Amino acid sequence: MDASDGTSAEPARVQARNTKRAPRRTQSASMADVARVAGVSSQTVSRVSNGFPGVNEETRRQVLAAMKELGYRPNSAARALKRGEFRTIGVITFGLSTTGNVRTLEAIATSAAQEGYSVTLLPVAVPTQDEVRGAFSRLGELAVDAVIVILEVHLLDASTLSMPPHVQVVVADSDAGDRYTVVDTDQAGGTRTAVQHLLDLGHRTVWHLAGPEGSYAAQRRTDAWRAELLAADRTAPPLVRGDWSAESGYRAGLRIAALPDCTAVFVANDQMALGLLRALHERGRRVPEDVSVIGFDDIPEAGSFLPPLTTVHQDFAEVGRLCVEGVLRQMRQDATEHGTTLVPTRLVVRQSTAPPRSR
Amino acid sequence: MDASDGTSAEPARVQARNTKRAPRRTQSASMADVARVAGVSSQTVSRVSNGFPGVNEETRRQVLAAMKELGYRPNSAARALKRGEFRTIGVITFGLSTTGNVRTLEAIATSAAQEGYSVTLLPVAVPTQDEVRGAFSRLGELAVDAVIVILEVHLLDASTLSMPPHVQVVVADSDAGDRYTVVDTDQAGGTRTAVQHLLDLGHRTVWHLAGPEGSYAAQRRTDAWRAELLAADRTAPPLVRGDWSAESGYRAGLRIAALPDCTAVFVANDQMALGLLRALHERGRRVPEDVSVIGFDDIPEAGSFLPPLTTVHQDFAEVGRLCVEGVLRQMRQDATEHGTTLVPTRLVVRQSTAPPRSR
DNA sequence: GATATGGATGTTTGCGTAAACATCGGGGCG
DNA sequence: CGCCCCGATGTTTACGCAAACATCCATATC
Repeated sequence: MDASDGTSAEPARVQARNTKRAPRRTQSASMADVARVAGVSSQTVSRVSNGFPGVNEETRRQVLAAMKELGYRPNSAARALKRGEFRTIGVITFGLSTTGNVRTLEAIATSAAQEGYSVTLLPVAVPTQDEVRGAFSRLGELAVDAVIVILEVHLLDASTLSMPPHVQVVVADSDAGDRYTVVDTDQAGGTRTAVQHLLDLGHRTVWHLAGPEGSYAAQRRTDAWRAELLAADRTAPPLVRGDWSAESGYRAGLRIAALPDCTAVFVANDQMALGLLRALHERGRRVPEDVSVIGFDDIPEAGSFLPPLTTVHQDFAEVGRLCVEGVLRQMRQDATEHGTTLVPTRLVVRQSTAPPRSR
Repeated sequence: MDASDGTSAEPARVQARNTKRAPRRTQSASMADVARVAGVSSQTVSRVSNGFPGVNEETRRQVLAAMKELGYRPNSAARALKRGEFRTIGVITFGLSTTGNVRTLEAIATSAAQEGYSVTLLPVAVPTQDEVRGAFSRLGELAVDAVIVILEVHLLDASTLSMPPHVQVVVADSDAGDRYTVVDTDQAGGTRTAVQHLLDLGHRTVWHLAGPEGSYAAQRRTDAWRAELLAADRTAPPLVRGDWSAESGYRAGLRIAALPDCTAVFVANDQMALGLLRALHERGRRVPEDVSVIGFDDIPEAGSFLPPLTTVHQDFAEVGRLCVEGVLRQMRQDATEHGTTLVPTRLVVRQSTAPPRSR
């Protein structure tokens, strides 16, 4: 009604802007602003911004100059809305307390960045069904195109988990291979090499300090340990359990130290091995002379334990990389063929294992 | 111009939809879809979705039912576009290799979640100026309202870093207090209690195994160590440097073990202390009888070292929490009053420190 | 010289949401 | 009885971007 005075439509629009939006216009420049400064249409700005062809070199330069002058940054919300994708991967994980989770997460972030994706963290406070379900449902309104779940616990009951449609999932460290794409360390293989290493050294049998119940990784290492002993025709000693922490390893170690016929222990992770070493030391049982100890993970500190720990090296970086790769592949070819990818391990022999004392 | 045949505007619109968008319509339901099913306008759906008042209870129930039926999830991109905020905090960090960074990150994620914010990870591959600058510039087109920087290195040269306007910054572990809001552990205070503890035990002086050059935290611990010795009128022995890793602690430890008059070492972090313990053990120097060792961080494993490590406990959770709090406060009251908040430490005395042998 | 060709650029439109404004019926009050 | 007000709901519009389509002009071709 009052725009009639304008000679062209443009000034009127500017007018309207200034009238109302001035206070909020302090934000950042939009494509339209850049277009105005560069003297082109916003579409041309868009083309330059996305590196599309069909823009004259001279024009492109002008647009770039205008962008720089205004400090233009594409608005990712608008972009996401238009394109229908966020270029973001969500990672659901329970705590960042375990080395493995963190290292995997790190690799995921790095790989994702290389592919132009960013990573949004979805921490689950307590690993209960409800919490996990909560994380998944929050997910729905989150700006993510895909999700990677790093949850080793037995809580992925798919029946109760509602995944937002069209959000691809890859699971690290689980056994949901029939429903999701799973990437995991070759737990069984790693365990085999560990147990075999000890048997090869001449130990009659191998004890096992296991991880907590309810953990897939712990479960699988325990199963493989038992199977391997069985295959070698040895008797599996009773299971000793910890909760992954060094402290729990120490407590378990005090019990193990009291067993005179225990000469070799396969520990489900390096932290517990650290605690075990301490307990054995305190009780005067020498490692590796009296007892051989082998860990799992190969955390950076393992080489500095007393004595340096023989352990099974996990390639977390590769696991993370494969998770990202899997998720992206699924997104691109909407193919929902699940399956499990196993990442091989490597035995790192240091000084905590040796042949048993001949008696 | 051709919508005139419709009795009302609605059918025409539905028509248009079906014509074109059918293939892609597999996505998820929009507010309009919910509105149609519930027999209300999309605005009413919006009101329900945002928990606004002024909606009849009966209507609300119908809308909620429709939402459930269609599995409706608000589109966060559209929401962000409209509202002008993403409800997301970006975290720039160099690697997740150090315990401190990880624990801080975890606390940030948790605190942020409580405030309804999510956290996007921005890993910096190599801590070079260029890399950091790159991360910051990528940031511009990222969907974040604020940024928390966890970068202990001397790379925050503000002059070369262009922060997108209206993105608030909080820095953990730095000295940029004049330009940014900084939250950090009280490095100096922690160092003081550590050095004081050793002096109180009767040690003549305290050696220092420092972190890498270029690290703010290392720098400050070193400075405080020297200052504290000076204040107590002791001579500061030559500095020994590591790079935070256990391995570097071991190498430095071999040199320290060769110093007969060294009775007490303040190590800049627990990992290096682990390596030092190993070196001392190998060289037959007993801890704490011959040499007292004190660490910094109090990583979960510190209590399981041989011997259990006396160390300075850092409250990473609090640091993370304060970072989020600071960032949110800045966002809300656009106040740009900077300053540094120090989180106190706590000395945890275990078994790696003792009075020097009287000779 | 008329017509096709194609590169460079502009215009229109809609993504899903929510603010701003419009409408509509009924109850209170002069 | 008529007016106003208010609660409940609907309609319009713009957020910033980019796909689809439209336009324009210069050069090549017959």
